[in-house]
Amino acid sequence: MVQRVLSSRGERLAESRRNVTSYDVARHAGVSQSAVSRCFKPGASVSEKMRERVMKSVQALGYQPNAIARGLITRRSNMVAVIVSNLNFYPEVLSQLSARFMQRGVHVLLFTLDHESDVARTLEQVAQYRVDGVLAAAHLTREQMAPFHQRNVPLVFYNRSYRDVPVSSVCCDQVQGERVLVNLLAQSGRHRSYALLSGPADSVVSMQRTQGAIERLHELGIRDLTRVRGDYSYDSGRRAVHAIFEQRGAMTDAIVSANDMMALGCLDELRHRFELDVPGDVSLVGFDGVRAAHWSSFDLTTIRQPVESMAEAAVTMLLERIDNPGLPAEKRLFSGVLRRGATLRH
Amino acid sequence: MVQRVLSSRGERLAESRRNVTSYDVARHAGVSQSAVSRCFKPGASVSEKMRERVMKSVQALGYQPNAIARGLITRRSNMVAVIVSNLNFYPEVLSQLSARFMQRGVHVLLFTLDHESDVARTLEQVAQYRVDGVLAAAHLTREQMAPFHQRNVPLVFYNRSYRDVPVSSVCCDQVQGERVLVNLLAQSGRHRSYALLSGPADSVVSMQRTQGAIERLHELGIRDLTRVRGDYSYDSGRRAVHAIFEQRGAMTDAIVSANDMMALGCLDELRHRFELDVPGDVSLVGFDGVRAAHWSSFDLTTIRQPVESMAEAAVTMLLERIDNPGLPAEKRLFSGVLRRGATLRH
DNA sequence: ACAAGAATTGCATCCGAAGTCAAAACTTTA
DNA sequence: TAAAGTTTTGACTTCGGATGCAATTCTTGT
Repeated sequence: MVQRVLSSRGERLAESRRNVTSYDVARHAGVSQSAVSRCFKPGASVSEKMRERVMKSVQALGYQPNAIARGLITRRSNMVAVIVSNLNFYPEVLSQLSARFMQRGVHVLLFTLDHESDVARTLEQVAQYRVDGVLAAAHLTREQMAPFHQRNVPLVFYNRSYRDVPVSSVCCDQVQGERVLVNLLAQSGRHRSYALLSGPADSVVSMQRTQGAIERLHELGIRDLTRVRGDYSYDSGRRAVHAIFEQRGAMTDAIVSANDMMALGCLDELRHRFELDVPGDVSLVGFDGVRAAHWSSFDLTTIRQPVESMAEAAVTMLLERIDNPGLPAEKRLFSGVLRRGATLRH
Repeated sequence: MVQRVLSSRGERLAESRRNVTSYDVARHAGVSQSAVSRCFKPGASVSEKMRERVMKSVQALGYQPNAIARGLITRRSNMVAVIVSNLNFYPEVLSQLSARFMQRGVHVLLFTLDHESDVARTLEQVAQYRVDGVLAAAHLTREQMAPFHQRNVPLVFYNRSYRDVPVSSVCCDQVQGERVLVNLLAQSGRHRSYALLSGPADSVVSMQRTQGAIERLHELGIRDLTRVRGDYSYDSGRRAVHAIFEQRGAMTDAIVSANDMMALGCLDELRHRFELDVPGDVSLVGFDGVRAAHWSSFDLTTIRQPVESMAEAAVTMLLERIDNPGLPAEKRLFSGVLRRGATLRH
């Protein structure tokens, strides 16, 4: 008896808790479920009278179509996976991507990778959610991309390009950017000893930037370089200065950093620890164009990546390929924009 | 005839393109679909032999369970919505939240809001995706939260607390933090004229911080304050210095900023534009404990929000409430951690 | 070796919306 | 006004996996 009451209460609760479905709306409006469904499909064949009637019931019941159910039948989740390697460096990119996807009615399933995360497991998850496309601002191996190609899930890389793999990407021209910076340093003709500060060993971007710089320096006949490695962080920039000076004494008077964060670390360490003048004693260039590079304490000379254009391009490319799976892979390369700061002697 | 051929080709194509389903695996392994399904449910009743047999077929066919379909039947999407107002201020929070959710097998559907975005439409989308819970680091009105309560979707706020609404939140104690900072300023006994730099008018956090500071200053008998308003950005911090000095000449020798970014803007403007010494001429405190505050160019005195603990708490609270919808709303308040920098005279 | 009990397995149904197709309702034309 | 054409509508099936329950197989004890 008691049990009966409880279970009936339970049922009622469950009933009231259940989300409103298109059937509920249909019953309320005295029409078929198909009719309700059609009212939510733009361009469907529905009379004005029907639409009004259904919408009245929709309002009355607070109906929200279930995107999950829709996704199942249409095989379109309207979600894309955005995979970023590390949020801390470069929040603007994610912010840009997210805003642009949202604006076009596409939802972002966010996946972050760090060194401890299990990439394979993460990609498995991406696959299981049947996202319509993947935007990766992280490094993936060929094997890791393969499943997406097999399943015809469009994949666009942000700032990672794979020379020999036909996969779409949007990149900033790292090599050209570095060449511009090196030219600028060399033009002044005043630097005796260059140091190159690279990023993590596994970063392709860092490799490209460093290679670009070395290449141009070699062309200019400068072969004697100090080379140190950081991890893209401010602190590693500070430490790098010590490493550089240990290798060369205080000879070094030009530092080319693979990104802005490390450059800022260098700058602070040079000024506050070594009490050197930048640009008086040492010239310094970075890469990225992060906000802080513009701050008056730093005023760093750097190459700004055109984040807005790049994000727009990446989003567009991905959505185009979702709508039209036949499109071939495409690599788009944007030039960075030189920002002349005050960290360069001339 | 031609048509026949085409359509059969089309079918074959569609067939090959179709994702592998549990039925395909079942057929391949010569078992029932339920058996396949059970092999993916931890703790289900499956014999070792069956599991092996199924998993062999799973491997052979490259089967990935469809999370969308699963979500439909279980009414659990295993996704939470994370709503952030603006990524640019405070990327660490999102990074922390994302990592912690992922670690627990929960997926993040990201929604970003800015001033131009249509909050109502965004929340509608959140509802349509039937997320299991919502983590909001953005301001929502009571009306905007209501649908989630009605549908029993757990909602946890990050750094927004609603005094009179029984909704869960994880916050940093803004008021207490500001009081600590003001105490510190006052202790030195050397400041004649205080300025308060608040954040955007619609930011509750800014309001709390500013109120906290004013309250304590009043208690200490300091009632004569310059008050200006910024928008949390570095640039608005720079502009604020001009506004302050316009109101008071250069009398002001203590600035309490509602966040670190603006404080850094102030600092740079004071030093480089006004050529004042901080802390010699002016003392300055911020709030947040952003990375840049630690940089040696700034070394800002501030209150660090314990982001790790707060993120952990928020994630835990949300997931607990998803598993156990009966749990009451709870507000957790973390104390900020004073970071003594070198922007305070004593 | 056999009955009773426990562990596995398969059948059938369900989740909630969308699409197909034929029936119904409405228009137009002769 | 009937026939032909057009637009709307609804019944039914589908997407892909989970689950209650009955049927089956495997254990165990005697």
